[in-house]
Amino acid sequence: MSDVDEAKLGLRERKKQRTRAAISDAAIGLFLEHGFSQVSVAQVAEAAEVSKRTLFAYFPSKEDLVVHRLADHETELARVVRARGNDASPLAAVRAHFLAGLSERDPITGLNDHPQVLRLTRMILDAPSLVARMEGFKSGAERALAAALHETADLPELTARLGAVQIVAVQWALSQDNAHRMAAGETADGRYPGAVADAQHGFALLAHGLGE
Amino acid sequence: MSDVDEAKLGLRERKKQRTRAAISDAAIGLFLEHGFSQVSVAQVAEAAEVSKRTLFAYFPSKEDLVVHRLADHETELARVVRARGNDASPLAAVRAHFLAGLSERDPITGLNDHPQVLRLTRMILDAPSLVARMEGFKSGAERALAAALHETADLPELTARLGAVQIVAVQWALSQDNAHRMAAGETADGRYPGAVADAQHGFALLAHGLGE
DNA sequence: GGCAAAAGTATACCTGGTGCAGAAATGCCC
DNA sequence: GGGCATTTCTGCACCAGGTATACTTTTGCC
Repeated sequence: MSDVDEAKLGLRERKKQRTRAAISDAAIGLFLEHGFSQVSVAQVAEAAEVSKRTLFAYFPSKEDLVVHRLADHETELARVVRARGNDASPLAAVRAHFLAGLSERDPITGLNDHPQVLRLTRMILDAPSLVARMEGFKSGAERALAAALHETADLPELTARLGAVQIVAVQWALSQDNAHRMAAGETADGRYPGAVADAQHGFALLAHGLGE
Repeated sequence: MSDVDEAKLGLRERKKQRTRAAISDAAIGLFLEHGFSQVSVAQVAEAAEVSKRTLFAYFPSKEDLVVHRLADHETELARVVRARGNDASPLAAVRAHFLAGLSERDPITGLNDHPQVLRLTRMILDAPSLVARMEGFKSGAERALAAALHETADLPELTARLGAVQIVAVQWALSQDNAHRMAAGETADGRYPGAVADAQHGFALLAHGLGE
C-alpha cells in the first residue's frame, strides 16, 4: 500500500505501531474536542476503526490513552541526577535542569502557552481520574529519584527518600503554578522572568530550609 | 424497637446515622475479610440489608466506604498550624504534633501495630484505587496547609505553598516508612526510638535544608 | 388521622474492562 | 506462488461500578 519507510522492523511491527498511533491520535482528538469524560472508549475505538477489544490490547485503560505520552517524565529527575558530573550536587543538577526546561518552554515546567498545550492541560485538570494518574507519576518520580540519590550520592535510604519527596514536591508545585498562570491568560514570555525567580526561590528553600 | 439513646436529633436523623454506620461497618468487615477488590458493592449492600441505590446515596463511591473515616485528617495539619501559640513557628507546631502522634501511637503516623490497623493498612495498600484516594488526601492537606501558612504566618502565597508541599511530603514519607516497618513485623514500641530520631532528622532537613 | 416531604426500592441502563472462541492477517518455508 | 503455524483482531457475552426513572414506604407534623 504505502512506501516502506522504516524497514527495520517487520511489517507486523510497523502495523502495530501505526495502529497504536492511530488509536492514540483518535483519542486525543476526541478528548480535546469534547472532553475526556464525554467520550466513551467505544467512540474512540470506532474513530480509530478498531474494535474495543483491540483498543484495550494496546492501552490498559482509558486514562492511558492520554498519559502514555507523559510516562517517561516519571524517571526524568532520576536520570538527571544519575547523569550529573561527579563534582555537581544532585540539587544543583536538578535546578539546572529545571531552569533549562523553563528557558526551552518545556511543557512539563508549565511555562508553555501554545493553545494545544493549554487545551491538553485543561482537559487533564477537568478529569479527576487523569489528575489521579498524574499524582501516580509523582509517586513514581519520588521512588526513582530516591533510588538515584541513594545509589549515586551515598545517602542513607531514609535521607534519600526525604530529599526526593521534597525535591519532587517543590518542582511539581513550581510547574503547577506556571501552568495555572498560563491557564489564566499570562504569556510564557511574560511569565519567564518571574518563573525563573520563583524557581530560584524554591530551590533556595530546598537547599537552606524553611528556617526556625 | 430500641431505646432512645440520643434524642437530640429527630428519629429520621438517627435512623440515617444508624444506616450509614451499618453500611460502613458491613463494608469494612467484608473488605478486611476478603479484600477490597474481591467484594462487590452489591454484596456490601446485601450485608447491610440496604439496596444498592441507597448505599450510593450515603457514599458516593466504593472507595468512600473506606476512606470517609480518614477524611478529617485532610485538614489536620492546617488546624495544628492555625491553633499554634502566637510565638511558635508553624514548623515547630507541626513537629510537636507529629512527635505527640508517635508517642500516642496514632495510626496516622504509621507507628501502630494493632492487628486491625495492620490489616486495614494492608487492605488499602493492596487496592490501587484506595492508594490513589490517599494521594488525593495528600493534595488536600497541601492546599489546606498552604492556606493556613499564608493566612497565619504572613507568607507570600508561593512561599506558603512551597513550604506546605515540603512539610506534607516529609511527614507522609515518615509515616509511610513507619507503616512499612510495622507491616514487615517490627513492633511499635521497638520502633519508637528510631521513629523519633527519623522524625527529628526529617524536620531538621525541612528547617535547615538539604545543603549545597 | 391524614398528608407532604423525605428516604428507600426495583429495574433498567450506561460505561469501563475482561474472557472466550473463532476469523483474519502475517511470517516463513517450500 | 501455496500451505501452515503464530500472532493479531474481532464479535459477543459478561461483570462491576454508578446513575436515571418511576414507584412505594416511612417520617414529621398539624
